[in-house]
Amino acid sequence: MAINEVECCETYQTHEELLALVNAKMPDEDKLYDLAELFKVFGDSTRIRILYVLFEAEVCVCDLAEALHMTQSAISHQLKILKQSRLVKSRREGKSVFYSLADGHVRTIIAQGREHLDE
Amino acid sequence: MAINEVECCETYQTHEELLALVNAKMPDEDKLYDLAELFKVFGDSTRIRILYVLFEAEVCVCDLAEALHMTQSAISHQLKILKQSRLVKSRREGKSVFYSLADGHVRTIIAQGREHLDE
DNA sequence: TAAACATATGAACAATTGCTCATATGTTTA
DNA sequence: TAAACATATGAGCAATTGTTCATATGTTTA
Repeated sequence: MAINEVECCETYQTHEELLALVNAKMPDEDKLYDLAELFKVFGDSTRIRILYVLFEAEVCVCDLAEALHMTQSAISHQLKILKQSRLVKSRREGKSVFYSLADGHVRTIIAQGREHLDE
Repeated sequence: MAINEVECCETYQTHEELLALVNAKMPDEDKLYDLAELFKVFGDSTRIRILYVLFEAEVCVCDLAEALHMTQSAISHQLKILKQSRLVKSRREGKSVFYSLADGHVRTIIAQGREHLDE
């Protein structure tokens, strides 16, 4: 009881051990925040659908809007979020802007999510 | 122009191809919704912190609350969400309830998220 | 240069979310 | 059985979020 004055249930023999472990292994506040922000991006079915389209091809904004039956504005707002998280990248070609996946983690993360749901 | 009456930018030679591909590869509405719901669970830093504690040990609610400096109620509400998504499981032992990770996908998903952020 | 096209963006609004507070439920012990 | 302890839960509130609408920015073409 040197470090922690307060105790709760009867597991207190390992309390200090647990708290030390948590302090040692827990990432920084900033890192945890960024991690949560990243997963938040995956936490919307419109953005998931956009990513699924981009799994297949590099696509411009208006084609994405058409394929997903949504307005250009809605898609554009979501693409901005995906780009800020560096999940997609863009390339201008004349009047159009083409979007594609930025890296392979997107596929892995979504694949793991599906595996979890399928088990 | 048999199937789609509306066109947008000049990439329309592949429009029908794209739309067919999207229809073929895109998971069902329900699956997409569940996937987004799952990632929403990862999209909160309190829940991420809970998961990080559970990476190290099976822990009861009051110890989680203490380790994360949060109220028992807040932790309990979040544990309910984690359990509904089958990311954690629980076991009662007397007055206490001990929580632990439900499967390995949690670690993989979070690890991939961190990899993405670190690149 | 003006019009048309493709995309981006700010404001606004409804819907969702995480926490707090009060209290209910479940378990043990005096 | 009553009191104490550990956890769960419903209501309420502030904060966040996804879409729409209007409009701005950027590019091409007549």
